[in-house]
Amino acid sequence: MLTQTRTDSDVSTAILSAGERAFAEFGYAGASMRGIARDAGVNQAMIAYYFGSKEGLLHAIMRRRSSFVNAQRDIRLAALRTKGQPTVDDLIEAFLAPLIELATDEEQGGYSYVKMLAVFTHSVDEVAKRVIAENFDGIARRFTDAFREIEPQMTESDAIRAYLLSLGAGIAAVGIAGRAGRMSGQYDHPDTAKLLRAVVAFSSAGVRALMHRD
Amino acid sequence: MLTQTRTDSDVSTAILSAGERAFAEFGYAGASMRGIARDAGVNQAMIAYYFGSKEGLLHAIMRRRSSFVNAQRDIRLAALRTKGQPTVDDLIEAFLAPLIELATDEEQGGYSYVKMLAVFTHSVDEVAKRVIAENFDGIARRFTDAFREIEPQMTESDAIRAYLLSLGAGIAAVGIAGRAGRMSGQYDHPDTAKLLRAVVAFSSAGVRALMHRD
DNA sequence: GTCTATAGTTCGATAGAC
DNA sequence: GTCTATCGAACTATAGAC
Repeated sequence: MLTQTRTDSDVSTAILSAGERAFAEFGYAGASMRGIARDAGVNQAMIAYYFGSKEGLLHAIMRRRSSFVNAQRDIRLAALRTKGQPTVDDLIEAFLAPLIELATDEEQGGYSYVKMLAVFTHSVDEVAKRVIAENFDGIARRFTDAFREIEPQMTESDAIRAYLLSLGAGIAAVGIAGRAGRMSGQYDHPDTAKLLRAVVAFSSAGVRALMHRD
Repeated sequence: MLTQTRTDSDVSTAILSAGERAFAEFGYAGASMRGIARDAGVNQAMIAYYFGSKEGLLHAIMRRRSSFVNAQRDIRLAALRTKGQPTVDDLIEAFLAPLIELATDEEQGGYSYVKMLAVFTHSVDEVAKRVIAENFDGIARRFTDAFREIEPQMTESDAIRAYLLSLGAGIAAVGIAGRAGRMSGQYDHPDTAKLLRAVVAFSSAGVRALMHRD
């Protein structure tokens, strides 16, 4: 059992973390196996040995994080349902909070993973789009269904639009620090948790506006 | 004068349009000069002859469209100011409507240009980020200033966040067709103008919620 | 202006020594 | 398990014929 225990100094874990950082900073196609290997302090052939290929590495990165994030979302969604009818704010917070918590956890590399998701979600790269769909279309569906349960007049298309617009604002928030800092030297960087609480308020109001229009 | 008149059949214009399509579909780094040349029906060396380099082509693409979009935004903003105090909805519509109109104009390639902007705005590519900043940070500043005029208690950082979250939702809307269609075969694709009217409602409500929080 | 051909890089993958 | 070395494929830029 001890040989199965992995710390951050293990080769494969170092590669996973370096891969997260590289994909977040350069995108899927833009990240290079050579650069990841250098960052992880190993040889490029080690990545092939542990993960087979660049895409194999990406799948391993996703396995390490997304099952945990999605499980937390489902737990929060189930908890809301036991307490009766959730509100729009409840649902959006249940969806975004696990991401907030992971993004705030900078030491463990969670921030890089969340940034990577933000980059991939709006990427044009086929591999990135496929990975996002494989890992998040299921949970997305469970939340769009929940929207429609509390607002039965919404069509499936309405719920998908509400979900994707909220997600778009959430992703903008994750990537916000960079552009905001470039736009103004005076920009006051809030911590991630505070910023994403603002997003929950922003998106909830937006979704309610879509529901009650016309 | 006649020799200056360009139609879509001109070589340089064909290259510009093919470049827009390629950058929108593959991103800046992912688009290839070979592919663009093939799509435009010319040789790869022609791109170098007319535009110097890949980055030169991108700058030419931006020159063709962004000055027009930003001029329309400034005209709308000035018109609002002559009529007294604009509302949040007014400002967001003034900013997004020129983009809506261009995106709706599929024949002239406006859709590809807007899609390209959406891709570049959340891109990690240094060239893409620089081009976005060069072309849009000025107009962004004029709109964040306008936010603060109607809501003086907002700090500059508040206004930047409101602007970037609204833009994030707007960009999500532009890219929405693809992911929504993949999420559900039942997705009912609204026309671009209708979709982006929904974004104005969504983002306006979101910004108002940020303004009146706590 | 238009074209072919290619120089010079960089990449992912992999063969094979140890 | 770890490493060096390299193959083959892509790319941008450009030289130079016509």
